[in-house]
Amino acid sequence: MHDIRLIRDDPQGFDAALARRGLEPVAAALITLDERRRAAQTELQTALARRNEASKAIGAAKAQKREEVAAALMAEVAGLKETIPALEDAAREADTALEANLAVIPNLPAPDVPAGADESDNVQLTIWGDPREGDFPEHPEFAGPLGLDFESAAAIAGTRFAVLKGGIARLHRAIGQFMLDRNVADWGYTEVIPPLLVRDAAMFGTTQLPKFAEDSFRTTDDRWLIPTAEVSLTNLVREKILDEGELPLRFTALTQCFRAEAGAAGRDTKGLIRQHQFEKVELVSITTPEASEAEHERMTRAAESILEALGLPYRRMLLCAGDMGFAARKTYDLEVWLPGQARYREISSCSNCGDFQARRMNARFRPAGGKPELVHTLNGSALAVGRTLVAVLENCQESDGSVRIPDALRPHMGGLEALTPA
RNA sequence: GGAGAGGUGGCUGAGUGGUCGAAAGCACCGCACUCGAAAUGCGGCGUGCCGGCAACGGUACCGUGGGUUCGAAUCCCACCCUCUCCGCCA
Repeated sequence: MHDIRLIRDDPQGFDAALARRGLEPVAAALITLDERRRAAQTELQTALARRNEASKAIGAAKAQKREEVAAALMAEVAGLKETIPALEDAAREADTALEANLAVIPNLPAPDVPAGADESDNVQLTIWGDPREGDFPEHPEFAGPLGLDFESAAAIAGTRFAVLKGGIARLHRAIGQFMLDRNVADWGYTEVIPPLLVRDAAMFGTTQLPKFAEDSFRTTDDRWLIPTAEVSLTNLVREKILDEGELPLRFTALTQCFRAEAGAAGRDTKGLIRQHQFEKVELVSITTPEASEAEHERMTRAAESILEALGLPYRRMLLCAGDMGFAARKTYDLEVWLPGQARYREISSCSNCGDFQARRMNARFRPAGGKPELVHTLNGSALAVGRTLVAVLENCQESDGSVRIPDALRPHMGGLEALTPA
């Protein structure tokens, strides 16, 4: 959510920044709404003030037993009572209209975010590891005997679900545990087990609502299944005023994530890449405005360190303005090499949201001796567990059909060195 | 699911129809005292909007939305949320 005052101060700058996302100018329309809102509010307040003034005078007149004066004032207030409800309605409607319009405008890209319309304009910043070249199968083609079962899942739940059994289930679990442990031990994140079902307000806070309702699952009691732990973890600070000394807050969680994938028909229909239900280890940081850029780099390094520990080749992409998510002002994607697809695929996305989510959540901190200010929020995956499993399967498959378990995971696998087909 | 209690400023917590944007304490900020600190004293200390260069002034806001009333933090209704006890349950 944007601060209308900032838009008012610099409408051209606002529109110019939105244009980098490929959006039409909106500042003029918003300012018109805001002027309407303020005019309505002022008009209402003037009427209320007059009513209050008269009411006090009535009290005074009655105390002095001047009943005829009181009666005249009461008549005047009776007239005001007929106009005030309409003024209240107008003020509320103007307020709602401005809010509704602001709520669907995405965050502005940071100045160092490159121009561009889609992922083809993203910029590769770094690359790590040696991708294995050659003709390698994709994981659905060889992981069945290792315990990956899409047919059973389809019978039980439909498409975009998977059943993992035996060694591959254990490997999946090991990956999640490993990543969670690293985030806590090496990077100082606090482990959290958050709710997976959340309220509208939480979804609004992290911007899944109102614009992207169709991407998530709704429960029968009007909650939402979280599409990412970012929702639960970031909302941990909603409506709070933190002490500056508490910051940064760093949270990590291993959770199930649920996505409707409404607009993804036909994309990634094979394999584990795009599921309705998947596990992800999430990182969320809450910082002061001054600290968020450095925190963004640190968070991204935390995610990269996991890929490096697993020996998975990857590259860091700086997303262009047109490819960033709604709430982000700057995003790094980490893309892991998948030999089966012979290309890099997203496995982590680390975003600095600035105060965009904080304003929606009213999440603030108090600088030493100062007034409360909005915090900055950041979130990133470290990493998507299912996609990491895919990467391990495809990068570590041996010619005999077995999959070598990366050294870092072996302590979580009881020392097992490889998965072998049943 | 049943019964009850409650939602007031950063926190605790007074306040049951007008003089309440709201006592008091804590926290915080400034000043005084001090070599310095503590303690103490004095003052300040919420947010939106409008006006003003500013100082400041005005106005609204006491969970949310309705209602009663000339006038609502205070009375009534609905909703949301929290807590306690009982029941059920991993």
